[in-house]
Amino acid sequence: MLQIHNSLTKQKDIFTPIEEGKVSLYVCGMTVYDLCHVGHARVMVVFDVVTRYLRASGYDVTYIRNITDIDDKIIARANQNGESIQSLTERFIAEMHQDADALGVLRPDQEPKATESMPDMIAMIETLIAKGFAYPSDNGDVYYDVSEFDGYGKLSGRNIEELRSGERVAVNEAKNDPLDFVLWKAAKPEEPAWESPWGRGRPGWHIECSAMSSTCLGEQFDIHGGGQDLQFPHHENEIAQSEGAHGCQSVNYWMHNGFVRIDDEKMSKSLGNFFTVREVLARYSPEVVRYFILTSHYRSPLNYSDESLEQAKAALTRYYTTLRDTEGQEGVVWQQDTDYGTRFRDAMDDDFNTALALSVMADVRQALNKEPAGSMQAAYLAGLLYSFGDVLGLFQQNAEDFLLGDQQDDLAETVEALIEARKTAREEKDWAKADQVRDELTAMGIILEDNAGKTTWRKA
RNA sequence: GGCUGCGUGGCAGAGUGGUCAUGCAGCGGACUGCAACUCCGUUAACGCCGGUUCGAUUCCGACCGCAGCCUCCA
Repeated sequence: MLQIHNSLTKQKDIFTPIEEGKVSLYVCGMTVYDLCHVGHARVMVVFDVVTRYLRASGYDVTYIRNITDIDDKIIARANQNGESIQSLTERFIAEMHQDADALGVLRPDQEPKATESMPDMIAMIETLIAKGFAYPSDNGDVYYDVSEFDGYGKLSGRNIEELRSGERVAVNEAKNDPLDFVLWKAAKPEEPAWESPWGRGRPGWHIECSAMSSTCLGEQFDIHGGGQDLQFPHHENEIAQSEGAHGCQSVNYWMHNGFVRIDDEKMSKSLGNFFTVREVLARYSPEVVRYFILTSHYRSPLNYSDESLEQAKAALTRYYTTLRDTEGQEGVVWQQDTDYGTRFRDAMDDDFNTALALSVMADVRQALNKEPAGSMQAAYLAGLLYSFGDVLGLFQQNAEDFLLGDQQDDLAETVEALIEARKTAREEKDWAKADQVRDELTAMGIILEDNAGKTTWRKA
């Protein structure tokens, strides 16, 4: 039975979908003004695995991940670059897709954009004003009146008084209360703007997600995900908006993933201590990055370091080394395996404990290595590994391709020729020559493996 | 300052009131011409101080340390 740690209740809750057999999932996506970094990769991979696992568990999942394509940073960046907002956002949406695809992240069912959801947002703001949760101000902005919403603070575990005492923002004269947040911003002359009942302007960030999630999934849906940093104020505000407008609980399960850190400090754009997905993929193959992300529980912090990536690479290499030698049996489904399959399910059912699930996979690998090559059981276990891999997004590539890496032109030919030369030397028992050839290959970053009279190679 | 959460072996990282995590690395052995791969064996941990308990790394409390949020942020 699946249990999910719910940020709203601050405990693991048994997952019961609104509609039997179906799951509606909404995740806050990227603001597209720059390349994705490893922190973004974590969100994408984590919720990709959540989606894959829910589907593997028999649920019909509708997965929505929005795109914020209008916002202060986007406007600033476009101006800075001297390019149009649309050109900037289209460019970075394409880059984001490239990164996501590279990481094996399946596309969400829908990726609604803020700029294409204006009527929904405006309608929602009108409803909020009509119900007394929001007020237009003299300067053309519209604000949410936090004091009108009783549950404000229930997600982030704060109350309004605490928030006031911790207030660090300069008071904005247009607001009735410093805690009130903007739903609609009046446009400055040079800024892009949309027509609204309150004049030309653009939406605040928080209203986007409330409008897009309810448009795509309805007034109530099952799971809402995002990074921990969005819990307050973004998700708190989303609750205030959605529940204020609809008068019912909007989300049943809130999931927040932990941060990626560098040297025990949060990786973020504002701190400038980030690696882009592009940079990391230049050094490590995508599944190594996925494996690294899945080695820790999604709610724990994940410290990024070369050593961790190297460890992930070493671990994944062992799997692929095993899989290279064994053809997986077709049609093996882990759900039908009463030993490893059950343990895997138990791990994943426990709030998506991927670290524990990986240890089950390690046991399968070891069992497989003990089986005689070519045996039925070996083929079965290999098939089982592939089946687990489909849930975690691992073993999606050919073992040979993973182990040999990206081929440079005629590298393979050169290597094969040297292996042949070494083979000859070995047959002549000219060990010095054989070792010299191997050293040469080692210097090229090639590791040899002599197995069953056959020599295979891989990249270091 | 307020609110969350965390502190596990050399590293990464699960988990549990009393008996096994797992991976990387290390050590010993098998295999190998030697290696690599693989297998077998093996070392080693639960921040500190109290309390509850027959027994606590696991529960409770204090303390120390760290991180996140309170402002844009995945």
